[in-house]
Amino acid sequence: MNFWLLKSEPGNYSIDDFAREKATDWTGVRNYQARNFMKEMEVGDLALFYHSNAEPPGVTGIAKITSLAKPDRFQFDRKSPYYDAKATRDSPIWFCPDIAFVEKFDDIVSLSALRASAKLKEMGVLQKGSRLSVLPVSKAHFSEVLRMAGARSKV
DNA sequence: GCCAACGTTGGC
DNA sequence: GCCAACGTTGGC
Repeated sequence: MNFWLLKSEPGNYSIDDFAREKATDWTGVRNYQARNFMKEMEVGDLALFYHSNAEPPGVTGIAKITSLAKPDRFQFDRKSPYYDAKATRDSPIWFCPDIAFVEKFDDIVSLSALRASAKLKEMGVLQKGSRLSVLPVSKAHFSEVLRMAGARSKV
């Protein structure tokens, strides 16, 4: 079992939207490295749900991976901002898994709180220049964020 | 294959 | 709104 971090701009799709919908497919990621991480995801993996471009930015909850990565439907949709003219049904370019809502934290674990933690110094999302919207997280870092959040979920 | 120009991300 | 970091594009 692996652990991940998924960024979302709450203006686009927030933890509250996710809590309401219960499940979604993680479409719209258009970065090869992020895509490759999604292809590594397995059913049952857990992910930190992170608000970027938010006030404050930080981890707001937990998601569970419920399918292997499959073709992102918007790459074929000419009207979508995520349309990719180079993608075809026979050879799709972009893939994403289904995810299910697990929990919303009572309080956000803000980016500044993450940065203040000595135990999280090496966490990928905190490294300089890390703009990837999908990142692997170690089990130790994942558990520490859950501890900081007072999460109901345990790992 | 180099690299300048350009676009995007995302914290601040 | 600024801008650093970094990915992508396309001319050569």
